[in-house]
Amino acid sequence: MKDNNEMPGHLARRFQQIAVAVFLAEVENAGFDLTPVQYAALATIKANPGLDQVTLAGLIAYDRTTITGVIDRLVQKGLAERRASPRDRRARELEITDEGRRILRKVTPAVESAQRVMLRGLSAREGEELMRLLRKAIAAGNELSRAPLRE
Amino acid sequence: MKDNNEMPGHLARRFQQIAVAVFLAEVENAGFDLTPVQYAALATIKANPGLDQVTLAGLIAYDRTTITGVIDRLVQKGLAERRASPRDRRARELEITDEGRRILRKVTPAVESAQRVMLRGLSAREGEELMRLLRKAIAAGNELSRAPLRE
DNA sequence: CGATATTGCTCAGTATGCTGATGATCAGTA
DNA sequence: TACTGATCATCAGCATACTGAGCAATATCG
Repeated sequence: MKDNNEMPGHLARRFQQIAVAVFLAEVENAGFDLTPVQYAALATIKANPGLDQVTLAGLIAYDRTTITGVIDRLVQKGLAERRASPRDRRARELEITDEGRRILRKVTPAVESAQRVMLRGLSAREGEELMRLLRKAIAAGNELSRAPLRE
Repeated sequence: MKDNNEMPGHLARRFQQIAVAVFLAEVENAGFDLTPVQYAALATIKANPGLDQVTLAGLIAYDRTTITGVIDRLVQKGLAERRASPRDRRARELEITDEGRRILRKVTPAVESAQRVMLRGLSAREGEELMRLLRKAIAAGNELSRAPLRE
């Protein structure tokens, strides 16, 4: 068997593991309680008011069944609302609440700080290159997961 | 808010998401039912017979509480054994079974194939560079997660 | 128009991952 | 040796993630 350090799968998991830990630490340090998914969902709802859950899932590349629970928790925290769509009675329209907007605004600096911390071992140039390569690999593999990105 | 494509955290999650999907698809395609964690644990047990669970967790950078469940499932599948350590009665010594050895040998080509597929959008050179940058970022962030790598 | 396919959402079930706690045991020291 | 702190494993609880199935509603096509 190859060394773990030669396995992109292992490196991917490890980097993601650190990224999540850094995110949670920075956000908690700023006094908030919001997971990476919850942040991504909330920011996307704010940018696309009234969107339905499937569209939201596609925009951030999450599985639709995962989104159900994430929205549950955002609603429970009073950060988002879920209401029946008047146009399509199957769909739920999502809206951010005022409280959601407030939290989002206040937590964003911590989120951006987290993005820097997770790259702290790299020069600015290397960080850019890492992101470029990740974007390229992701674009090629987009359809390989059950939750591809949908623009 | 920044674009998701500028957020290393988002890119990390997405790449990992694809990597897991590719792993599971390749392994299932080869006729096996083994998750990434289970594979990593089994391979590490084989390479370090008699190791305890904390050491195993450290070698592959998994949380010790996660490993408990992973070993449960490996044992249930008959691929590994957990027995009390004669030297330290707190610890459990882990061993791979003959069946585990057989599965590991047969599934390894699929695992290696998966590593290639998840980099299929990149040239060989870019793949190497991506791994190098991931290793560097990971090394710098090793202590930031609850489950750091321990050699 | 009506049968059929598709879509939006949810649910049950399984497997990671994490936090924090507990019990049993071990190691180091006063 | 008795005490204290550390260590190994597990557990309860929570939050992703995914598979596959089901329900309700919409879209499509003959």
